[in-house]
Amino acid sequence: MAAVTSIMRVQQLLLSRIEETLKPYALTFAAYEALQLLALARTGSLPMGKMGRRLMVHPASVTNVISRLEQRGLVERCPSPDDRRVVLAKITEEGSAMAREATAALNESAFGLPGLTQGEAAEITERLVALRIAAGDLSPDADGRPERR
Amino acid sequence: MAAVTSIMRVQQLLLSRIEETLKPYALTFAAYEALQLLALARTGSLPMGKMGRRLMVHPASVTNVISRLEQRGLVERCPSPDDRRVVLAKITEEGSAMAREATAALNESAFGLPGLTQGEAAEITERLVALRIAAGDLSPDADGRPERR
DNA sequence: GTCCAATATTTTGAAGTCAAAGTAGGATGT
DNA sequence: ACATCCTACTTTGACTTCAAAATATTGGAC
Repeated sequence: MAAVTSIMRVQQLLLSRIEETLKPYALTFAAYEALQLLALARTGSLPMGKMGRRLMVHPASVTNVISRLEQRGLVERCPSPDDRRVVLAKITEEGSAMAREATAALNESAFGLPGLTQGEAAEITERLVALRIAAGDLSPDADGRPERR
Repeated sequence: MAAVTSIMRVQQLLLSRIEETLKPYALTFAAYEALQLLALARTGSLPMGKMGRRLMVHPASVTNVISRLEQRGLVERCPSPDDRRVVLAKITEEGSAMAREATAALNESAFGLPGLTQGEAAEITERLVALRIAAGDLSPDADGRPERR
C-alpha cells in the first residue's frame, strides 16, 4: 500500500525528469517513444495499430502523437501497399536525426536512478517484472514478440 | 534503464486497476485522493493551495478536481474566515460517505501488489523511498509535515 | 457473389496535467 | 497612507489519456 504510493510518486518524478531533458527538442515522452520506435524499425515505418500495441497506448493516442510529429516533418503518413485500411507512420531524415539527438541527451543525463546502486536497481526491476507477469502483462503479442522489453 | 521502463509500466498497471475499482463510484484516482485527503482532515476542510502541495499537483488541477466534486455535492467551497484570498474545500456528508465506501472497495480489492510477498513489497518501498530522498522529494513542507507519507 | 463480422484508423468528447496570465487580498517598508 | 511585492485562486490554452462512435476495408460463411 505504501509501495503503491511510492511507485506512483517515483514514476511522476522520473517522468518529469525525462521530460525536462527532452524539453530542448520539444518532444514529450510519448512523442519520443513513438519516434524512437520508428527509428528502430527496420524499414523506418510501422502501422499505427501496431505502434499502439507496442507502446501500449490507445489507438487514438497514436493518431494524436503521429499527427503532431507529422506537422513538424519528423514523420510521414503513407498508405500501406498491402492493406488499404492501414496507415504506415514513416520516420523522415529529420525525424531520425531528432531521435538520435534526443536519445543521446537522455543517455547522458537523466536515465539513471539517483540514490540507487546498479544492483539495487536491478533488484527492483526483477521484482517489478515479477509483478507485471503476475498481472498478465508481458505476454507475447500477435507477432510472437513481447510487446515491451 | 530497464528499471525506468518497469516503473513506468507498473504505475500504469496499478493506476488502471485502481481506476477500475473506483469506476462504480464515478471517481477518478485524482478525485479520490482529493476527497480522501479532506475526509482525513480534522475539520473536514483544507485550503485549496495546501491540498495542491499535499497531493503534489498543480493549483489549477486542484481547482479543476474540486469544481467537479462540488458539482456532485461531495464537496463545498467556503471562504476562509482568516484570509479572504483562500478558498476552503469542505467535504459534505455525501462526500464522507463516498470516501468511506470507495476506500473500503480499494482496500478489499485492488490495493495489493499481485505476485509479490509482503516482504518484497516492503523492500521495494524502501528502495523507492531512498530514490525519492535522493531526488529531493520527501522533504518537510511549510507546515513541518512531510507532504506525502 | 453477397452479407456480415472483424480490423484499422480517425473523430469527438470527457478528464487530467501543466504553464502562464489575470484578479484579488494581505503584508511590508518608507 | 501608499507603493510594492507576495500569495491564493481561477482562467485559458496546449497537450495527454481513454472510451465510444463513425468510416473504410478485408475476409469468411453461405
